[in-house]
Amino acid sequence: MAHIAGVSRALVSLVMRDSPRVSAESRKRVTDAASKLGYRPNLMARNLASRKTMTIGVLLNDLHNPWFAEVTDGIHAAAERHGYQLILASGRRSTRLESRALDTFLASRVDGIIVAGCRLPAARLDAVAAEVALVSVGRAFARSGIGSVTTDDAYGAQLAVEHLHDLGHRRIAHIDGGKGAGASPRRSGYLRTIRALGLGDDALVITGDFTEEAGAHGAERLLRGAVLPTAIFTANDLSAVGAIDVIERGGLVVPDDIAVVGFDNTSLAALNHIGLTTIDQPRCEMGDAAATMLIDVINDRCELTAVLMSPSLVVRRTTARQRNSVINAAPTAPARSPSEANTTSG
Amino acid sequence: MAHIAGVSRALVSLVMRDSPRVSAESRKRVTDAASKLGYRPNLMARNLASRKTMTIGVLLNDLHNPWFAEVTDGIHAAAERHGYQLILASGRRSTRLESRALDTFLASRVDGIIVAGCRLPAARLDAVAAEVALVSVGRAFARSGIGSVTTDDAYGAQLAVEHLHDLGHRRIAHIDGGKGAGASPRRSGYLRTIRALGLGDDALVITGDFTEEAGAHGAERLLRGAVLPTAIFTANDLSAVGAIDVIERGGLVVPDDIAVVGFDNTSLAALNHIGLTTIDQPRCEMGDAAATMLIDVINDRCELTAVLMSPSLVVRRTTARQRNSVINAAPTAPARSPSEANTTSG
DNA sequence: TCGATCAGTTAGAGCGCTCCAACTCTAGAC
DNA sequence: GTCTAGAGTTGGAGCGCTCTAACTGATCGA
Repeated sequence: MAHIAGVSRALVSLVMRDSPRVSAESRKRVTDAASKLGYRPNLMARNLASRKTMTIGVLLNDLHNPWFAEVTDGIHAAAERHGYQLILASGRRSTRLESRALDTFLASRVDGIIVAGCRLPAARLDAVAAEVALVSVGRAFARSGIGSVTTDDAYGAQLAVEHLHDLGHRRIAHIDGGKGAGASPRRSGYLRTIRALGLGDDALVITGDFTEEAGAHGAERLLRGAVLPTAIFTANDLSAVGAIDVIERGGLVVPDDIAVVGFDNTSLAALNHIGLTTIDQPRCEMGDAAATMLIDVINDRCELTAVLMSPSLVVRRTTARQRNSVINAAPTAPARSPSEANTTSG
Repeated sequence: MAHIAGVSRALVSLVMRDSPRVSAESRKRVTDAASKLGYRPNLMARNLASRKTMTIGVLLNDLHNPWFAEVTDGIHAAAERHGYQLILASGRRSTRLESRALDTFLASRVDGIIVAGCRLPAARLDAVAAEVALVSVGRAFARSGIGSVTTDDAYGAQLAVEHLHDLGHRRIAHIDGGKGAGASPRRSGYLRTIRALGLGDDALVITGDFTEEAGAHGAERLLRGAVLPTAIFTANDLSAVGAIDVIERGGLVVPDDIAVVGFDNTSLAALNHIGLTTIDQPRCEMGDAAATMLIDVINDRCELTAVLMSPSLVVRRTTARQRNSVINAAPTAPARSPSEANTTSG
């Protein structure tokens, strides 16, 4: 290549990196030769020699949850602004795979790592963070050298519970996110608020795990209970959708018999057909903030911090004022009446 | 590292690659030293020296469409079986970004590439395929050295139209996928079937692009038309959901006023709340088949081929017998029983 | 006793790039 | 005419690994 262009290898390198200290003539000779030969610099060699990769590894916990796609959009945007590349990996909801993906990132010597919704134990992430800058989205870390961008999950839970309380609901159950990222503060936010409202006796937490299936199972358990809740607050939108499915299959009507509030405000919740009342997280902004922080840290422009974003309540059609009547088997109630589609709010 | 373990660098390399020709004693010395030092082989150096990366690049067109997550599951499974790693990239529905992602893959010297739902012109992909093994999922390529795994889109469209026709529908419109992968055969399958059924005069194709928004816009256009269709066949599930939203907001009822059939059978369609009648593609199997073929080709075990999978009709609740249908006297048309909404969720 | 064999190990030459110091010119200052 | 500065270019030493061929001792049969 250098030979074809009639210049030194160092000059080719300079041209390929858009160095300003190359004459227009040399640049043209090199680019001409490059396009003629289909020459493309070998990234591995470049990264090996330069000791940096300009790539950041992004570990997504579950590609099936739209939340991750939306966070990734924000990460993408920030990375692009700063000339960084992304390599994505999916943990497929398995800590084993998450751990392996991190090993791959480390072995690839990425400049930084963003983990989204990661379930790995803090100790494992600490170990990774000791080697390379690490920012977590959706899960906070107390001490430690891990940056984080989260929403105030506990406050979000509070908004959800208070909304239901305002609508007259008293028996409000929670299908939680188990060991999932952010599940714990949402659970404690729920419990704290329930107690603050004097409903402590009716507090009910069902274990879930942020999936549609878990939401469905949780709802099944609730429906089998002696006393039905009049409202369910689920750990995320996916669970809410699963719960609603089960509730409606059971012949009950959402929100008339049971109101449901989700969490995340993913595109799923916004589907008119679902019209899920939920707690909004600024997903795209969170991704952007995480990537921006990470890149700033990589370039020594700032320190890792814990960024907390504000959640907000988005009211749609799965919540309504609690009817004072006792709920009962009204078997043939249609799951969706056309008129209901018009009562959209939010 | 080699020094600490008291062996040569070559031996360390052997141990790190699990070579069988290392004595147990040497192996232990090396692994001990490695864990003490936190040594981790540098992938770039390894790949540079060995001239292969054991990674395959996966280009996803749109992380927001569950179809891609499901295909990726299959790819993941096959890659894992064969010891390959994945690097994912999202094209974010932009050919510019898709193209850039491919450049990154090439520069990274991945051993092979899988493109899913890729919209890039065939010429561009041919150029990439000239450098590295390339398999396309969801879009077929006539000639060319590009492997492909697709479903028979035209036949899938036929199934959809015939299903609607069987239910008595005659004015069946199609909101297509524009330039999206697989959009063209679905469109022609629709047209061919419509004509074969003698409904050519009522054929109506609205341009879309595989998104919820496009489905919504398409439905808006249809609703503004002089004559309403009694059924809509959309290019994919996402579009179907968008269309249904608009139809219901317009005060009409699905399926009573307008029936809707989607395409893909993503998890979205299986949501009870949506209960979308759609054409099933074996998404996970497609991903698996694509990755398996690619890996076999990389290792010279086979040639690139075009694999065609069979679509099938999944009837749920967005289709029903056309009300004003004079043609039939068939008694039962159970459109909305919960038991009918079966099939995979997930 | 002497090679032949073989398991285990090693030196050293790359892989394709970047980076640094050093070099060559040219132009301007004096 | 000499000196200097600066722009532009270059050789060569790495980066951290793999790979090949060659080496070192045992082991073994004749």
